[in-house]
Amino acid sequence: MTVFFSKKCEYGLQAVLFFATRDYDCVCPAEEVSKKLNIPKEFISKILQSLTESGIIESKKGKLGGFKLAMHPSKIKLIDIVEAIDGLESFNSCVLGFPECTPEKPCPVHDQWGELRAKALEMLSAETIDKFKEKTLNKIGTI
Amino acid sequence: MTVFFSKKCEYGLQAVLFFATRDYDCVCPAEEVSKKLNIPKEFISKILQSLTESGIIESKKGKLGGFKLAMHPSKIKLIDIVEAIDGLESFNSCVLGFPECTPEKPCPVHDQWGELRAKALEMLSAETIDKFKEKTLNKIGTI
DNA sequence: TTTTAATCAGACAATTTAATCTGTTTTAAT
DNA sequence: ATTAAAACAGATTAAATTGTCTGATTAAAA
Repeated sequence: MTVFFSKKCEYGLQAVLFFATRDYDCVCPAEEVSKKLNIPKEFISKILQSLTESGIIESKKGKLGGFKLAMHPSKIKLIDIVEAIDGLESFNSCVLGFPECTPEKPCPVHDQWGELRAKALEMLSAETIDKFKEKTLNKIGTI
Repeated sequence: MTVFFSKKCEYGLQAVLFFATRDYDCVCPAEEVSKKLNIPKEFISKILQSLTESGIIESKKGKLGGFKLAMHPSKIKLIDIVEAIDGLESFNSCVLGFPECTPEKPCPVHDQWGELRAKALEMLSAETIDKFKEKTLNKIGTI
């Protein structure tokens, strides 16, 4: 099992963070993303295609083609990528799997989990991905 | 996708919380758990069997058989059930899916997520399941 | 002693998610 | 023009998770 996001979403987040470390105008083919991040090429291709549809990244076809961010990294937040791939449903579902977990019909840990969920959402929404550039470079350097 | 636990684990947590609301010595057949919590009978049976192996609940075979907690609810914490079913790996894995996410080779959100993870662990370890009795009864009453 | 209702065991099926394969289209370099 | 390298599209496979079925064993009630 993954921690909180699907594998698709994990890879999508990694890739977008990776793009944010690169020159904004330079396109990067899926093959390179695959190699740098150790993600199966065909799989990351699909994910990048779907992020292109979502408008988070742009693609250039043909030889010397590839992908780049569709906007400046200071305009993109982690939650945007999560929303595009996994959606926001898990931020609104019961952590114990009970149906209709609402303030009126709360599950036994409704309040405590609600706090955590809010903090998670806050973390993913707080900073734009340009803020992660240094940390991402350090991490990718060690893979 | 589930929020944080597998479906097995969600159901296991629900079931154990349910047992904690009942008379400690009274056994409850899987069929009843299934009906009360709207969980497929054969599926919850398997989960209860595995929790029996883990020593969290006990089973009584034959007619008038069923399941009960193996110890008093004041001895059981949510994290015990999580550990028995999903394991604790997700509390030690990178939320972005990067390999070897450690303080030495941290991912871009290592520190922020670490805090959340610690809080989640705290929540699951803080209180024993007898403390959830009232809230569980209220929730199950509305299913 | 027979019946009934339960756990238990193991195989099986369905669904979802992850990953791969095959081929087409696009575009720049040759 | 031809070739090469890329995105793109859709089908297929593989693996993991979720859920079901069949039958054996157990133990209390009838």
